[in-house]
Amino acid sequence: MYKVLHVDSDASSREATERMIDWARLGLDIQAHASHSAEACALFDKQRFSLVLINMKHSHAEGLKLCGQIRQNSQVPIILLGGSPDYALVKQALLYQVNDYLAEPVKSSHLSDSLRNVIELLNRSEPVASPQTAPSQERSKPSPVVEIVMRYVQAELHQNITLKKISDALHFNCAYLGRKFKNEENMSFNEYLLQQRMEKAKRLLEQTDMRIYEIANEVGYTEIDWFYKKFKEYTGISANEYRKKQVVAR
DNA sequence: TGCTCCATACTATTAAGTCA
DNA sequence: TGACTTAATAGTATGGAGCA
Repeated sequence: MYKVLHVDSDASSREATERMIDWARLGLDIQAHASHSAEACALFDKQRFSLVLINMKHSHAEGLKLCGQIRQNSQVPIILLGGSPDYALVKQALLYQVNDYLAEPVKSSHLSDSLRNVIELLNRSEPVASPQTAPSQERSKPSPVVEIVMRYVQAELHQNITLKKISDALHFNCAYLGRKFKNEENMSFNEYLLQQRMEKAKRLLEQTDMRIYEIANEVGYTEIDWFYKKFKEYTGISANEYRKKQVVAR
């Protein structure tokens, strides 16, 4: 069980968030609550947490301030909830290396996806019995700007994301940012975006009963036709066939 | 090394259609 | 009605060349 610290100044919204998810089923345990950053910091000093969940709905500044305080001496995963889609806020959150930024309204599907990503990360960072990673296979850490791009993609997957929008917001040349991304990640920005979208679509097909057009929407496709085409290109089978195969396999 | 410009290749979007 | 295909077009990303 991974221990979670949940920070939210409003008790009713805290309860609502906690009702959204079957935490135990995900392997998470909400160990402590805090209603403001000072209380959260005090708890953080006393106890070790695997994940910090911060609802910044009532004060964006307070939420970001707490991220900064945590980052001074810890790399614990942080998920921010209830922010606005304002790019300046997202950018600041990403600079604090938050693991996810879920803008209002927070849907349970978004939160559970986000939690699954963090759990995957935590599982990977757990000590393994026989570490086999050869030094030549180790990937160097991406530069801050590439990391911002990747985190933005993960956080805003359901939106219409383009490299142009991101590069404009970061005041980088689009061509330069695209090349820098490819140099560091060994895949183009579009390949990365497609990979993230398709993996999420596969998860939703496997784990939910959502209609295909709803899933297409959820992973950022406004046109279902285009989603069909890309999904088949990526997996080799149509979305429907993929779901049927998963049901048979279960 | 970090960045921009520009031509072109590629991708996303849209519309129109078929099939079950 | 939902799932899926195809083709045309507009917009975007990429890569070569070059500048500071």
